[in-house]
Amino acid sequence: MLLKNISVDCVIFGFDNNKLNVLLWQADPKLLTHILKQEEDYEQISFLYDSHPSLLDDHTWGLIGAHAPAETSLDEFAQNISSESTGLTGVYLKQFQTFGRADRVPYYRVVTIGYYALINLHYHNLRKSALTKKMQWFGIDELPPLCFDHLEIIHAALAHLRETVQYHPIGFHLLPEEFTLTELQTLYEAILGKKLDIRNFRKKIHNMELLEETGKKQENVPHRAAKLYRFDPGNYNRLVNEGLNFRI
Amino acid sequence: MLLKNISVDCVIFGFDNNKLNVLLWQADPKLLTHILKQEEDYEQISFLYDSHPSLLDDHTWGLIGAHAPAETSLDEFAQNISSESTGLTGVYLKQFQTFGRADRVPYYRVVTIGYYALINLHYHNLRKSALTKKMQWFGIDELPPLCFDHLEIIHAALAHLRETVQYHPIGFHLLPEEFTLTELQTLYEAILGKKLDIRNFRKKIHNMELLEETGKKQENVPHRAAKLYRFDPGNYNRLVNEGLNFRI
DNA sequence: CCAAAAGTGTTAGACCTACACCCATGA
DNA sequence: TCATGGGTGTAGGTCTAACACTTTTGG
Repeated sequence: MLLKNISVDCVIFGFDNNKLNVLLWQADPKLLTHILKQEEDYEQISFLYDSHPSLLDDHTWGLIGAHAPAETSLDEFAQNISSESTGLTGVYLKQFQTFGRADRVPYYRVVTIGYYALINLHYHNLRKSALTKKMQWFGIDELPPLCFDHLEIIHAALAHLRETVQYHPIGFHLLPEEFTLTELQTLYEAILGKKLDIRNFRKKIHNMELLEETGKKQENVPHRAAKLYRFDPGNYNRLVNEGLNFRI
Repeated sequence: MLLKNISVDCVIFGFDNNKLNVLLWQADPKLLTHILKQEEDYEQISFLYDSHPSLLDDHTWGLIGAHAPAETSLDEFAQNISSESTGLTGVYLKQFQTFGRADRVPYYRVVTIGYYALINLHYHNLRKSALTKKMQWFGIDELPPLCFDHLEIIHAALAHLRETVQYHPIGFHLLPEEFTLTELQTLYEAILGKKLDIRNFRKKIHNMELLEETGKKQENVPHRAAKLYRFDPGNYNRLVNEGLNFRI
């Protein structure tokens, strides 16, 4: 059974083309209603779509989310949503804020619990789930028209990420397992929205002793090949726990 | 109308006796559990419970909270709850986490949105609160038995406060309008759970230019009277907005 | 004059910021 | 050999941490 007044929305962040991107979808209501077993659930979903023609429109996008089932914890359900939509399991997921304005969804009271996911785009090809009409990455500065208050939710997720990333080493979840220092720096620049000094950045990262060299280098680049690094999991976990001495 | 599956709980923090305290009211888990077995009556009975906290026994306490009404935003409702229970309006309130384990309340699915309030104990007398008969402050290290997952919620609120207070100047909401530097330091020591160096603390606070002298001093103290300070609202707001350069 | 808390400064080391040039690679 | 991005060090200023004594007040 679905909880009528509660939904979960996931702001799925990925880093690519030196930009921070968000995964959005357009749900297919026909497909959606097929999988709903209970009459009650069916009615709710079709009511939602009937009363919001913009949900059917090709130009309006939304966050990946759904009404929460009564039997599942919110954290688990957020994992389910993000793994179904990206094909990835065990992604970094953070509950960041709950949105509860009375009129945030017209005609019906829906409180939505917002999570953001940080995923590494190189790990998979996006597979549309059965429910999905379209799914696409958008740069955070190039968002399409969004339904409901989803723009506000994305901005809140970004603000939360931007702050958290300065004290906790979570940005790394957006990178592939092996990466260059320049990629790491570009990632931070994209999240924080400002340029960082290359020498100071590298000094800082090295002092943290968070990374280890893989011994490998980039290949097939038309310039000097950069060293590839990975995290030292021991120190990474130490920093995650100690937290606050991570400052970019 | 109340939303059956959604509640709001407020962790109301106050600072007194050099300790951080939490305001709790009483709940009777036996009574509540018994009632919850009849799902149909749940809404009615819980409404009764919400409006008559005198249905209480002496041993188990709970956070101040209630099922959310369908017509009110969560933020507004959290304000209502905290102002009704403390008599204070316009208190600092922060939504910090939503608790959504499927079994957090027995026999029924209730997702609760957690807020914490920071209030100044000197501003009011708790007994004035109309809805509440049994209500009491407890030191955060001397909590009584709590219903449901309320202990977990309090610990999460504390952890959030402890972290936030290091980067944002919000701790001040716990102090009266005029206060001494020693009170400010003791507050930070209570929140962070560690001793701070008096000279370094004072230097830091002075450098922030966050405070202004009132020109007054303590009276009737059996030792040298300390100067009383208040916030410089201009700089306070600047720091709230700029945020992150506030570090204790 | 005693008890109790208020108030104050310095130093050494760590960290931050600003800044410019050579290096390695593939085309 | 050129274009492109990779990679490195230093100096000045600021911030931090550690540390002990004098001042004010009421009783």
